[in-house]
Amino acid sequence: MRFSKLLIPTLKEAPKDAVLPSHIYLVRGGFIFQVASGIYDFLPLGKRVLDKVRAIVKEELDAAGCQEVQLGFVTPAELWKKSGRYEKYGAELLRFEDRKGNEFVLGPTHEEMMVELAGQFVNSYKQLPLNLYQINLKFRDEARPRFGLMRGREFIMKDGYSFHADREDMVREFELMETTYRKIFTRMGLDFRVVEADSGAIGGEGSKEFMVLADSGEDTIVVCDGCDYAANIEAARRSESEDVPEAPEADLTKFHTPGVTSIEELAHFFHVDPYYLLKCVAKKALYDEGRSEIVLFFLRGSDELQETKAANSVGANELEDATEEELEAAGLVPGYMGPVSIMRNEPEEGKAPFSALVADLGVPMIFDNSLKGAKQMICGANEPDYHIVGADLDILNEEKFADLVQVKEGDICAKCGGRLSYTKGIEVGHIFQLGTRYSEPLGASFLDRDGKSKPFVMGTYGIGVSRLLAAVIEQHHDDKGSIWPASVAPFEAVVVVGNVKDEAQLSAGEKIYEALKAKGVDVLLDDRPERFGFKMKDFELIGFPYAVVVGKRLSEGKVEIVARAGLNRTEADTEEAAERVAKLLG
RNA sequence: CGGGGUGUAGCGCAGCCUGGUAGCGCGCCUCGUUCGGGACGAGGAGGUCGAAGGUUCGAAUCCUUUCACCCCGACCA
Repeated sequence: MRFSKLLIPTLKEAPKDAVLPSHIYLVRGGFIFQVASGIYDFLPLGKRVLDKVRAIVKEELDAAGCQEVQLGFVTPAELWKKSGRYEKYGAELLRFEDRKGNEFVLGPTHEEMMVELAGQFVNSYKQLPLNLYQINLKFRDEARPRFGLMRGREFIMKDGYSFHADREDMVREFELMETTYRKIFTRMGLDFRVVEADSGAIGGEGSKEFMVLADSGEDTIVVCDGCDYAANIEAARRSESEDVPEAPEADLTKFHTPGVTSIEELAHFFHVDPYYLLKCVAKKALYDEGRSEIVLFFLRGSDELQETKAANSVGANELEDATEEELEAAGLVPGYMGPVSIMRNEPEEGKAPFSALVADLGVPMIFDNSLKGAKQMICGANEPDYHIVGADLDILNEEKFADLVQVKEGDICAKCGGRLSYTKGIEVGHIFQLGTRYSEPLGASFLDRDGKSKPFVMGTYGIGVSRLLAAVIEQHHDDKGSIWPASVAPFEAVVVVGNVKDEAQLSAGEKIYEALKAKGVDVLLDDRPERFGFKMKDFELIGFPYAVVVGKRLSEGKVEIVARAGLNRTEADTEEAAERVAKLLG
């Protein structure tokens, strides 16, 4: 291709609303153009990169035995009503009617459609397993699209769904997909981590995310410095620390603590490490059909609540902060809520004056695992200005315990004992063990060996294809522009003719260009009547892996080969330039 | 959805406070000079000032409403 004929509208100035390098360089480099919030046109260069990313995804998936299909982007609302997600999916689901008044949605994901498809044509265990995927548009009416291709409303996703006769086979496929995804992202030159993830409302037992490490990532991930453990903060686990602070010593009793409501104030008031304070986080849990209830989550004062874990522990769709009014309406005392009430004992020799009971607050109480058998805790007394000290929580045996804590930096790795720390990641892939979550309600089943009808056991696997363009640049750029890995570069090399009016330069450039093409290199000829510096700036901005510069030393039979990464330049004889570049590209 | 900000030429911006013929830089078109790091000169094209309503002799400018876009947060199978 010739640069002079291609629509590559590079810009000198950054668009004012772009903040991330990937967004800035995709726009400045003439890859994409914003049409509306979260909706972008792909210009020729952007389309080329997109196609290369798609090709890699397709190649690896096909090699793993998956089959590509393409489902309708516009999907009947009826299917969504059948799965129960029509209402549940919320405002992100774009709904509309056709001229006859039939209801449709723009597909934000395609579980329903794909299950329907499999249910239609797969009747026997002999047809299993089956892994179908598509690389297709998705539309989610995001509350806040941002960062260019990073979080669009319209975007391209590869979504795959596998169907199995039993759980074992599904887990086998899940692992196959993990290795396949690793290959895909490695080929794109990405530095990524596979992290344990929250399975969330989609359900299932296993879920892993593929995170491209980048400061601009929207997800916080927890990594271990001692082993390969990595998890999304929403799912990260830790080991209980062994060096616990010294425990206070107090007999069980009620204590006057006027106006002391925060953990910080309490720690100061009692001169006690927050580890021995019982933190109560009150939330309003929201369920299907608008149902909601107040739930109290208890954890150590030294810990923070992880909301996703908390929501999962009660099966809620989401949690909201409970207001003081709502707490009072539920008969609770904000600032002084505790799971324990105390009772005065009959005076008796050798017996403590009080004993503890589980308080009956009339709302669900969930306890973090670290509170199992906790001793000498200080907690709210469920009346204004009083706390209970010296509470031993072994009376809570019958209560519900769950993992509620948000792992902190410096916590101990549950796998190897190393130290955990935070890093940021961009989610480019997510694989789930789905089970029968969709096949059951949608009535998608097959006849098993024993002649009985069973719902498919499913897995689902996603890759954010258009988001990958942004992720690659986030990891591969400098202050001049993008630096594309050859595997996804819009062109693998550009031949820059220093001065097209110099016929010798132009014809030498064309010769090298033809030679590169003959060697199978995806090459662009920059034959624009621009000055040298202008063209070099564009090369750096767009970020082709290599440039062959035909210029002033042509008379001595020399051209330059410039590597975009590092901008190192080497001289080459005109005749051997193509060969050298082809070799560099492998 | 809460908080903040911005809408003036393809892009980046000034003008608005204090109402009076819509400007600058880049880009674009023509000609000439230049030609290894985003050249220079001359000439030119291009704008319902986001939209609607109001105040006024007169509105980019003041008032009201509305829409769009961006940032922080909430949210994000």
